[in-house]
Amino acid sequence: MSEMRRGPYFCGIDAAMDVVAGKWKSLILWDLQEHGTRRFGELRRGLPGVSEKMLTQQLRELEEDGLVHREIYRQVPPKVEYSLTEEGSSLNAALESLGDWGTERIRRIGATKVDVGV
Amino acid sequence: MSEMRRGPYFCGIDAAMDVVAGKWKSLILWDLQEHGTRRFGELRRGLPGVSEKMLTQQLRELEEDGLVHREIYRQVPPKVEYSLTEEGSSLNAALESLGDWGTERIRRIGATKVDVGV
DNA sequence: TGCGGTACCCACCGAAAGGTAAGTGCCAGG
DNA sequence: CCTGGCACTTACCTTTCGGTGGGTACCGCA
Repeated sequence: MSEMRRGPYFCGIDAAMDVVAGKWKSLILWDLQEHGTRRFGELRRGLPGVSEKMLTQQLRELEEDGLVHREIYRQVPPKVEYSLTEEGSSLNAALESLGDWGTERIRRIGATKVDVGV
Repeated sequence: MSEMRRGPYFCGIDAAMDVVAGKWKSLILWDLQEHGTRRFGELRRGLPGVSEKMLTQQLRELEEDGLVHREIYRQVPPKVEYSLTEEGSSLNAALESLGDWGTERIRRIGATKVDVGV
């Protein structure tokens, strides 16, 4: 069930937003960029507050949209590794200036930041 | 009711997305960038499919967040003009690379585009 | 007199997004 | 034997988002 989202779109931003929208998606992309490859549990611990359901759901959608690669190791206990595809990594690059703008804004309005720890 | 959104945020992208999320916001920003200043009705006609309720709502939120300026002319019939603030215009600039990425993606996946006319 | 244009507001409703809590199968460690 | 960790799935519920259709006050035009 559920295919890759395909528009129709008004413009490029519209299409990009469609793919990034979702409470955790940009955060997942970010985490994957920083760590290269991550297991499910690592991602979960890296995104404080995310539920398992939400994390799998968002990961599935990112996978369907071709931004994230999912590698399953047939072992017991299960092991699954997530990483960015080329398209995902180029999206991340395109998000950089937006991230800078957001950081500036946080400073400007004095918003609080969630401490992610390490 | 309803104040400027203030986080807490995980990172800059998070903060930026918070402000741009909403079905019409990036489109409004785009339209305002292209035309400089627009009246309510002009915006409505420029965004095919938007309802009046949605348009006012999104404009109010953009205004609260300091991205859009609202100039009221006390006339009959009423006249209201919307334009980008400096912050709104810098956000638009930060969205450019994301827009390019989206345009590329539309091409790649062969998504259909909504014709906005002129 | 009545209609259309201006820029809205309001109540209501259905759909979609997101949260909570539980269950799954298997194994290692205490 | 019981618990915890792995990577999920499922059912259910609440909250938010967005759409529909009405009303407002005023004026100009026919």
